[in-house]
Amino acid sequence: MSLWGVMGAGWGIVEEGWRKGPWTAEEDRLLIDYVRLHGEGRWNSVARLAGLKRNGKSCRLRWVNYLRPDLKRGQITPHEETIILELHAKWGNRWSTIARSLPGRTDNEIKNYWRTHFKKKTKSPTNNAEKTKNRILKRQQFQQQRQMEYQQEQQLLQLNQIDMKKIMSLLEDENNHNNGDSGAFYVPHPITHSSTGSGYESKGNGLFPVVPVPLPEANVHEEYGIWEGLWNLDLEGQGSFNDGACVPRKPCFQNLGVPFC
DNA sequence: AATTTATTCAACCGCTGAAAT
DNA sequence: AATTTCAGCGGTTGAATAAAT
Repeated sequence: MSLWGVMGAGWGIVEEGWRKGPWTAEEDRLLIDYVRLHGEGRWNSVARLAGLKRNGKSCRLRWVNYLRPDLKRGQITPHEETIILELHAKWGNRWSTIARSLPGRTDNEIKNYWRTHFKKKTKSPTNNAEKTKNRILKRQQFQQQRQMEYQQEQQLLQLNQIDMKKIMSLLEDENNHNNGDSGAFYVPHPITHSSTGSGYESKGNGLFPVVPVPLPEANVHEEYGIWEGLWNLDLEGQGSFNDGACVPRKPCFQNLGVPFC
């Protein structure tokens, strides 16, 4: 049975003057026109002003979840999945709060995604949720390891700087002794890595390693380019994730008349 | 090829808190 | 201060679709 056939059999019925069920392209167009003219809000006026037989709640939901032009369509990316899991672990079922951290995603979408992908599967040890959690765990371990490496590097650098100071003071003494002689002594070359991409940055007299110290909240997004590759190593058989944009998993006939996406 | 089962997701419902009257 | 209206949230439902048998 087609969607349109269903509408006559319960969906799309008129109850107390309000239409219910799937939205038609024409209704979408009316709602879009309404928002274009009047802006978002005052949803209870929509029926009167836009000629829609939908209640305010239904109009708001349709706009927020499907018609807003800033919506991101297509599958949830592994990056978004990680964020969802992290934030759900932090905030629980506060979907709207979680959605605020995922631009273009709606609370409804996130809620549906979480329920279908993680809720039931939390019992099984070999599921996506578990895999994602493992990815997060690996990531944390990797960050800790990197932090330790950085600290060790810093310590070495400090030691080197102390040694260098000693050498320099010795050389200065020597120089003073020779009273500006031809300078036939050896002066060690400073590190000459270029600051771009070398991991070192020139600061004052020396070169200091530029190691991004993991800041839990701030750098999650920037570093994902690297992490995405790493964390997906165990996501076998999930295909490519090139569909962050407008690639619906299946055709949505209700939205055919919608000028977005 | 037909049937059953599982998954996905759009849309609804009830509830709550804030704002308006 | 009390009541009403509105907007937003989270939970749930049920139809469409995909996958398995």
